[in-house]
Amino acid sequence: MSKRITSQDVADLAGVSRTTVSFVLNNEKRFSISPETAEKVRSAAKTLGYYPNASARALASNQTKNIGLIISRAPQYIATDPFLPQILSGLLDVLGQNSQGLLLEWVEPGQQLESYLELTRAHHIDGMILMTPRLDDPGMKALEETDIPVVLMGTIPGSTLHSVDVDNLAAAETAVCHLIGLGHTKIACITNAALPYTSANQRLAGYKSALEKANIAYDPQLVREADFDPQSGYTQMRSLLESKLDFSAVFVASDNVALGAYSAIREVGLSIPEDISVVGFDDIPLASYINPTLTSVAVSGHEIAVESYNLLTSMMRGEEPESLSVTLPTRLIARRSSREIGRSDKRGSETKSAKLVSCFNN
Amino acid sequence: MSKRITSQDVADLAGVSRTTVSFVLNNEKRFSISPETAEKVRSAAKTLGYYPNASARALASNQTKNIGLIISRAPQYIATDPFLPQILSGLLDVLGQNSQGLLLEWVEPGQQLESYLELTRAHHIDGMILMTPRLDDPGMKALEETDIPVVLMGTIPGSTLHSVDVDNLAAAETAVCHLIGLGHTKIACITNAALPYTSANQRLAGYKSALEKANIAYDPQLVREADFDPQSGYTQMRSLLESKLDFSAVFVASDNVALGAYSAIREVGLSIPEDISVVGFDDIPLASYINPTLTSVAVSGHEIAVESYNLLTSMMRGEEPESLSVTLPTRLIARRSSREIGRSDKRGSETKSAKLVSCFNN
DNA sequence: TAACATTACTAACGCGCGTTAATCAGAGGG
DNA sequence: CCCTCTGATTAACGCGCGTTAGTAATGTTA
Repeated sequence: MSKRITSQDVADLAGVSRTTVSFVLNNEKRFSISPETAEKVRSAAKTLGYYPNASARALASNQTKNIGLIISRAPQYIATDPFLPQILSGLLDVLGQNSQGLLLEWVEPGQQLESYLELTRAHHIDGMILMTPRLDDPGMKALEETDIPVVLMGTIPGSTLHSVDVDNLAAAETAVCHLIGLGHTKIACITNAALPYTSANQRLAGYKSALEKANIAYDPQLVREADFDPQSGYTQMRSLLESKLDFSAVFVASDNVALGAYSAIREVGLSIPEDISVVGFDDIPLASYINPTLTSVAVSGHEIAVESYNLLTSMMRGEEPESLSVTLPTRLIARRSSREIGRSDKRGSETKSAKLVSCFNN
Repeated sequence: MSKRITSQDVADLAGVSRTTVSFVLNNEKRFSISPETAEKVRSAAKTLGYYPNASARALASNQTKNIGLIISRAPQYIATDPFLPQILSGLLDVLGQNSQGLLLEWVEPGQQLESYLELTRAHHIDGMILMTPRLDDPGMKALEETDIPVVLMGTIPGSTLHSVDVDNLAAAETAVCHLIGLGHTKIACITNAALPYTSANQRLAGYKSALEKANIAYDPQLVREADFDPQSGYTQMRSLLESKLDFSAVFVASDNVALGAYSAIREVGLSIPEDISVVGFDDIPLASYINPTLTSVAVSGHEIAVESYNLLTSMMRGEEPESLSVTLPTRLIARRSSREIGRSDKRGSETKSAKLVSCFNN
């Protein structure tokens, strides 16, 4: 077990004090250091292979240089999430540029009460980003009252926490309007998650709103709640299909869930989009690779990650960000899984935009 | 800015010393504490909302309670990785049970030389797990010479580092044998990544080995290197198709890449498995949801994660694990994307196993 | 009653580093 | 020759906690 190399060792080798070492290695401009001494220190550090100890540094400076990404979801629901890597990729990208780290955590929905506070105090992070927040999360209010920098990836209506999100309601509305524009009037809906998750809630609201604007009656029987993964999408789609209810299209509020729906639809011998049009949400990379390619609402995970990071860092610097919440744009990407009702030729649906406009003007 | 609550505050409120507080909250059995005092301390901690500071604790105890997951890949290649969530899920699962944290990092291939050392010393981790190691990684040897607990998720032949992996070679061989068993003799191959990545290398070796055992000549022209994502799979498959080379099946060493291949095959008007049989690798959740369902080599990300964790923790406890490396089993899951050559009926390929045996006995 | 365990607790040091206040050498001005 | 001022460096404290060696009080035995 080789002895650990401390800044004292570097100081000894360079023939200076530990303070000087610290100043040099941290580029401390407030104190002047002669170029020669600086060089001596740097070369000593290099020959010794010195790396400052993160814990000691964090303790002394009260900064860990880490941020936490907290997922309020059990690990089993994380395993199949194709959107998560995009978020991680975006965060790792910006964090890497600033030599910061990313600490991943999850909290069990239902016992978040104390978790968050413990997380910041007891873990090695300067601030945190909360993924997939839930409306019924009691820890959320506790968080509002602390001075810990927090950014929500998502929205909690009425919360004073800063947040980054897409306009789930409007996006879902656009997606369903797209279907309506294609002539569909019997449209089912499978949510992306349980309704306490705000994104699920809002996307469902968007679905309802689109129906309302088109004067289509809302039928609760046509709505199912999925649970993040394809399996749940399969189950809920089967349930819809077996209900013998009449519908020609389905809005699935998550591409990952939509995959399961695809599979269920195929299994009963129906085809997409001839028998059922499908519109997803998230535009995960696979959306353009599955068959038929999936019409979906594009959400940029990278952008969400970067905006969250920016908001968080400005808070960590002590600034009060100008905007409480950032809303990012979405874009409906029409592909082959949705087409005009009744059509049987092979072409896609190019009349989309015109119809969409009419929907908005209704 | 409310003052931070320290163990001294708890001690004061409880009317005991800070040492006692530490003993109580850490369940220190070596020293006896009366139940009454313990209770006093605990309630004081609760009323104050005390959470021990992680950095201070880490500094004093020389344990951060975090492990690092290091990915040697640029963020852009992380974004579409459907296997990563499985690993994360598994790790978060076991880590959560032991109230440990997961620090995510990535290092740019090409400049890993110093990165690893810096990571452990300078970051807040007790040990690390390295994902997707590369043969040409100069940092690997540096790691071997340190006493930092490291576990490789993957294999570096000849390395003294502990590792967890599946037998990529044998698994790939099985996959290709499966195709050979179905009568295919012209079999193309698209790797999962560039060949310096050991998994890519070994899977390609398995492909070659299977051909050799079946006395099929190896044709380098039928091999393409992909790059983790569907896009690269698409590109390479297009390249194969446009080469006008003759082949009836393709072994794609990653399901994610295979998705791109699917798309390319469809695009030129061919169908799977009628014209081309496809076998993937990883058995990501989506494999059973795409059309046609994808024959693939099942690899349990959860199991890999758990085994890596176990190996790592035993090393962190100072034990020398009995086994240098753990090899986990894989299982070929035959689905609809592969079938006997020339068949045109709708049934799947039930004769697989018999053929497989003959392949192994050749 | 003295000698000795045993139990219950605490004083004090050190982990490695950031940072403030202080020191020191030398330059320049009177 | 003394004094001030600037530039270069350091002594020393504190971050919050784990932990060892030690003290004080209470039984326990001869």
